[in-house]
Amino acid sequence: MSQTANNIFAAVLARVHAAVNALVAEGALPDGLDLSRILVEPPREAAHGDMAANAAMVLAKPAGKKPRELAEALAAKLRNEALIEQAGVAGPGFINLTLTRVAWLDALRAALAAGPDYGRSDIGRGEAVNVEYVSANPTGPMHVGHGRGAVFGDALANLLDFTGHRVTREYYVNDAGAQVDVLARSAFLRYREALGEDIGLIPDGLYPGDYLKPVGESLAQEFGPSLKGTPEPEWLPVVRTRAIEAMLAVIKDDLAALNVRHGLFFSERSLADRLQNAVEATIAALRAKGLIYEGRLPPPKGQPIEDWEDREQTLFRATEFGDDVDRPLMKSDGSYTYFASDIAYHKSKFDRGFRNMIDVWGADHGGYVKRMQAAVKAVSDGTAELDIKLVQLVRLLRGGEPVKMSKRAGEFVTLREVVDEVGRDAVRFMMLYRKNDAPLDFDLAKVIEQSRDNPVFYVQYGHARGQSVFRNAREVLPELPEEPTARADVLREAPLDRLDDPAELALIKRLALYPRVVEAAASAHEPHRIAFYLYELASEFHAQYTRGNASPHLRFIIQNDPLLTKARLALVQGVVAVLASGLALLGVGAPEEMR
RNA sequence: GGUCCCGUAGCUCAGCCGGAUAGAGCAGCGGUUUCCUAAACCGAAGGUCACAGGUUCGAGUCCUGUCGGGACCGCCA
Repeated sequence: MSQTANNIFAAVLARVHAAVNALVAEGALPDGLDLSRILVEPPREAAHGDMAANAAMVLAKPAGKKPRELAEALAAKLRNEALIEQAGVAGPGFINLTLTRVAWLDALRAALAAGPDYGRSDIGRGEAVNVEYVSANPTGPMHVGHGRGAVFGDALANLLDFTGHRVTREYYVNDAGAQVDVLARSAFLRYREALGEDIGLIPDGLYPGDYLKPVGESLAQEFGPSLKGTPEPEWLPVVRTRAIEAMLAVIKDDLAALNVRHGLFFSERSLADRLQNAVEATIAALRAKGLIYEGRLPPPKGQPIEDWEDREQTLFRATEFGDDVDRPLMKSDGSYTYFASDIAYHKSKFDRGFRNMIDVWGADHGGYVKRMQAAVKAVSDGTAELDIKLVQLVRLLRGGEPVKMSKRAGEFVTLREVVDEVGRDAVRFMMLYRKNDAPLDFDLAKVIEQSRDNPVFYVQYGHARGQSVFRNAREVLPELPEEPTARADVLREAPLDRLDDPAELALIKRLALYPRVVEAAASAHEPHRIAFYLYELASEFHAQYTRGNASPHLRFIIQNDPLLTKARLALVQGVVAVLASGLALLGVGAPEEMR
């Protein structure tokens, strides 16, 4: 599918480029102008027409022309285009374009022809992108904050896939650090408990959650009392492996409940084990580039650190790449820092061919962004791009009141509890109905409310309502197929010129915006734009539906006029298809009916 | 002390790689409506885009600084 058949804005932009090239051919403009900054966008003011082009203002300086004169010359060319009804010059040199009614009706027809591919784009040009998200430590069930990152990453991956990228969805399993040893000790305690021992309170520093009890029980079943008498170095690796496995299973289950998928679970431990110690190799490679040295760091300012010892350590020259200080790679006990293995991990992404990487992190890791980006620049010699999306914290509310979570470790509301209570669709939509870097209030009472206040319901209801219209339309158009593609094919033949209500035309224009929104959301890595667009589309659709109450001649189904009905159903089909497409990008269901 | 994020209507938030007179929902105000699937619709009002400079044809958007809120701050993950 070519872009311009799919995207009327791209089609008009192509005409603007043609007009510029025509002026170049005539000698009125110099050759070699940069056209990339030319945009065709919907103007804020409807009075300015359907689209506005900034070409004259962008080209005026390099061409040595006055913007308004250039705009006039371009407008004259554009007036000859079949798509374009009017082309005027306004303000500092905008070219305001009004498209013909036929052009808009054709856009709807093209959308119906594209079916589920409407909005698909090839801006990614098949490029490989690695999206890493969730990457929660395998030490317990996921909490709500993890859920936001999970949904964000999953939707972003969907978007990139839809826009022509080759997407790998990845989860980095931190199964090598000290925290999984803590997990093992915690599980060992539960193991002793399962054998009948009274373990009392879980000591500070260990994971107290009940979710480890089943791990203890299965250890007791597998080993009986045989582990009890052995020293820690003997049982720990065994218990650790079992516990990590069990926690990963819990996490995968939580992710499945949210409909979040990954293509690859990448084990940190495998960097040391299977890849011939990739961490060492990575450090050696950086050392060869002169980016590693032994040196001292100044103590951090502000809060003094109790046990600060000024010592010489192995440092990465992060400052060479825009970080504030150089970063240590070895702990005082001689083992690698988390950062060191994270460099190796990102190098492995690079080695696997990724020049585009996206990491989705919680906002509490914000202090880590610069050094990671510095590391990616270093291992890739500046050829790879790492975008790090921070998702802000989620505040759980119920009816406006914060949900009480005990400070005592272990008592928190898990993601799973929230999903089970309000449903996967509500969780996903609400978490995407906010920019990733804005904090999110998640109200458990509100998201199950059936009202306009609740965008999840409102958008899903838009889809269900459209489906309901089709069910009711059988009386007037009994031959209309139920299967969406077949139905769209039939409706594409409808006499669309019967759509003459201004609101109907406005809806068509809204539908024509969809491919543009998809591209913008994908290239900005901002899935929330899809959610907002869907809300607006649903709102406009509901409004038109409701107008039919007071003005029966505006209803979609007109008993004695099958042709008009067919034309209006074509519009409904467009709305339903785009709602379904957008909801699918967000990973939210598009229901046939609301219950 | 430093780094990062945020500051837009009474509230919750959008604002599309800088674009024309800054938008939506809710609440409040005025009116309409009891319906093809209902949980409504129309209209008016509401703003020093935190503040001060700068960049340019043009700044809510980019840069610098200040103020306010949040997160983080050798080796933890």
